[in-house]
Amino acid sequence: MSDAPRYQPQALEARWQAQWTVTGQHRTPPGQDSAAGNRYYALSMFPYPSGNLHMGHVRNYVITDVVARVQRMRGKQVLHPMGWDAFGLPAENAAIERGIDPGVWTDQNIASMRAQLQRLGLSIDWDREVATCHADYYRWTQWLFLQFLEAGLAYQKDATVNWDPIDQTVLANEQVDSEGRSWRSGALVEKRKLRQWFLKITAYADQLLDDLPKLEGWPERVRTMQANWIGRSTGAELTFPVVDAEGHDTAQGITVFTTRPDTIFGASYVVLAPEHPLVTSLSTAEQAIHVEAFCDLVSRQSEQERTADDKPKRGVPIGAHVRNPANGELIPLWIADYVLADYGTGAVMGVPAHDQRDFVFARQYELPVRQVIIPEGSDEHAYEGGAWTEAGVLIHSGRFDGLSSREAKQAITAAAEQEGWGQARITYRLRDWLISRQRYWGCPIPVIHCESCGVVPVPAAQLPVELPQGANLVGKGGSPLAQLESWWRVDCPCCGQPARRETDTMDTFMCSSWYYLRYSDPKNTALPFTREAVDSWLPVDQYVGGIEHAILHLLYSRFFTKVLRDRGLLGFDEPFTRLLTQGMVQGITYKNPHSGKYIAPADVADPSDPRDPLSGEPLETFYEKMSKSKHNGVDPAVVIDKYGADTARMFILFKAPPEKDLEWDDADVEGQFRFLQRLWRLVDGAVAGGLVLAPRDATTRPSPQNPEDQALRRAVHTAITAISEDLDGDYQFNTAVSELMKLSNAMGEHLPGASAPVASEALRTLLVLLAPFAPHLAEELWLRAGGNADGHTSVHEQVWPSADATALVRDTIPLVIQVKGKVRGNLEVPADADKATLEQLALASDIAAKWLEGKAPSRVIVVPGKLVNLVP
RNA sequence: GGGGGCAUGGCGGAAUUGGUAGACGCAGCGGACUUAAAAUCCGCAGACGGCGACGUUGUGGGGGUUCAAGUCCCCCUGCCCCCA
Repeated sequence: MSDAPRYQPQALEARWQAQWTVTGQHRTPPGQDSAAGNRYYALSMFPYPSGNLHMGHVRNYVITDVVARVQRMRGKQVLHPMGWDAFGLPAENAAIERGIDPGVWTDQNIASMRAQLQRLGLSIDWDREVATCHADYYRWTQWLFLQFLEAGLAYQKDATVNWDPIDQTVLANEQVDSEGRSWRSGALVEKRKLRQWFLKITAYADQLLDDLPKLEGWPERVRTMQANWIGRSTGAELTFPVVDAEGHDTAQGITVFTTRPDTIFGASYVVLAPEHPLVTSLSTAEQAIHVEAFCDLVSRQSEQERTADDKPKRGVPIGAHVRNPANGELIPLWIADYVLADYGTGAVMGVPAHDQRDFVFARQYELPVRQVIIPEGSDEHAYEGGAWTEAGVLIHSGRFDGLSSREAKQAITAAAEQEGWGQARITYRLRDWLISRQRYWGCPIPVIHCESCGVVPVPAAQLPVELPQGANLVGKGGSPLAQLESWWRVDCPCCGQPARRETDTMDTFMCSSWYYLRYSDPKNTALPFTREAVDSWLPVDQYVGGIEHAILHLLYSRFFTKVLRDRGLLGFDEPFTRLLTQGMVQGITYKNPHSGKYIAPADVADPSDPRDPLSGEPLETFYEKMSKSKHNGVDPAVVIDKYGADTARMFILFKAPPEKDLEWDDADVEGQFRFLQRLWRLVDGAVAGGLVLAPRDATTRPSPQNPEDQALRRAVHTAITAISEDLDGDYQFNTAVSELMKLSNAMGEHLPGASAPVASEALRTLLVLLAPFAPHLAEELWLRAGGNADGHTSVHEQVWPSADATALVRDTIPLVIQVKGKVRGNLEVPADADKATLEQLALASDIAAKWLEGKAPSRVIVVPGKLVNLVP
């Protein structure tokens, strides 16, 4: 029984966390005296302060922490901050349900989550913490909004929104279920036109799309998702004149957007969105009642219901007709649910033969289907079942017959331009960003509405427009701010007349679209940040977060960056150079397939034969994202209490590559803890045996006679090479940890027989390589091994080692002998043997003799350093 | 329907980018230590055949290119994600 001190992470970790706070080693180096080129900005997506840290957070921040720590050891000046995405509905709901002030509730949650985070040993500079709900932050969100306003990029317009008639509030699209009911009140949501604030992100659509290929450090799929979201389509706007009852052109026309002007000769009807402004005036008296009923019906449908491929398309003719400008034909005008008012022009031409939705629609209402495109190289005029939506060759298209689709698009658009019935046009799927929210717990929009001056920005000196205390939060009756007359009644800053504050608050995505800029200069009271600070730290070198933000947050942030660049506030085009989207953390999940109920793992007696504790029925076992409702969550605090933060960190990094989903497994956590214990014993034993760390810049010369020295040095420098590679480019923390295990295994084997300088180099290297992953244990062992002897008191202030190539050199290597491509054995050969020698050695080997049966091979392939392949 | 991705032992995952498949770990089995257990240490371990040396087979399925394919190409199946 040894009386050596045991590895007890709990006390040890708390001690080092306190010590690091005292020494301030995670503080960002001051800006003035540093070269921008030597800086590194490692950033995690900041959390919503729900009050509970979950494993997804842990994974996110540990990944970023390793990146930050490695960069520091590589000599970079590192910014690694943290903050809180602190506005949002949960705080308001807590206020409604429990009468707690949202600000108090949020601050309590922040305090408790910060404490939980600090137990992970993250090298975060807490001096730069920001919270978007604090006035010293949202003051600058407001200031930036005014920049958008001044640039003409913020505007108000009437928009059709989801209105909950019971709660009297606007709902986001995702808060309305597929039946069109509010997630809160269950009421049928109405479409209402309300005056809302928008940011003109469509003005930057081209830049946001065209700059995507520059983001080489981003996952391809995120870039693809953004490109699809922006959805640029190139086509034409074509105008179909409206005709009167006698068939003569009137002054009015219907302008449609199409990506397929080559199919215009096949247009057999034109469809308007039910919300199209001309619907009412163009409807004939006979049809008016049907039109009105249909519009009413559609107003209750969600966009998804209206446009989904598998939903029936519905519509009614409005009685009027238009003339096809290409062939002069009179065709009917319809309205239909599958045409949306705010995409393109809110009107499309119906070409059933060449558009699947038009085809379905035409079949249903017996509208003519005329084929005008045939597949190239085919004279087949018939088609079966569906629309032919590919490019082809034109027929039934007058003077355009015989042209390819590509040629015809240009020719027809050109003809339209010349004859005045159309023009080339690009449209986007991306819409302008609706930022108004009729909610209390958000950043107030800093404008004042004055009857004589119109929309007046709140003067910068008067910012922030603070959220008032004492708002009546009941979740009903529209914006809480609108009910506080004492708050919104103000004098116009321009004319001094009585005026009204804007009572909407901003979408919280506004607050999170610029927080990464604020970290560069978080205490500035004169500006959101200085140009010097932001340009020296940004763009963010490595951004880490969940894939769920692949579109909105990242697109909005890119938009903000480009706008602020154009305002001269910063000097770069893209905010995030490299992006890592980490996978989910999944918990083991038990479900009773009959009752559909989820069973907590604690209630499953025998995991090898999981059964329902009540009924005894066998359970389904699988891994799913941790969530309360599935009882499959693992509380980080519990894991840290039991094993310590280092074990949790190592496990999370080792268990799966960072982008992949991670299956939480208690047995694997246990295994990781055992590894750290082994390290402890290894170092403890070595130190007890008199080993001390090599001095910082010692050069190690192994005694060539000692094979243990050579083996150990090879292991050490192999580990340096492998781990360094794993931390470059694509992050492969899982294999980096496995290399640490290999090094530890090799040290267990070779340390006893190695000479003191080599053993001591190995020990130093092990601890330095371990430091970013298990910072507390590495620091503790460093101290115990005498690492502070030369005045460098922390392992985290050590320089990342570089491999000594000479340590990797071998005298002989195992040469693989293949016969006809199959491995038949190994041959130990001199490492520097040339091709001819290798061939000779291979042919002379027993293996060759056995498999070639004395015959000479017809061909010999030699790959020096690797193998010889003998082909009979 | 369109776009993208994935498929490797009982499990999580490796594989220098075409060169010994299964590193590292978990679970498992055997042994040492122990009165016993835990912990620890040592060893075995894709599958099939063989006492064994060894042989055959093997990276979802089928074909192809190559001296050589988990890796490249074509087809199929299944799962996941995004957009409809």
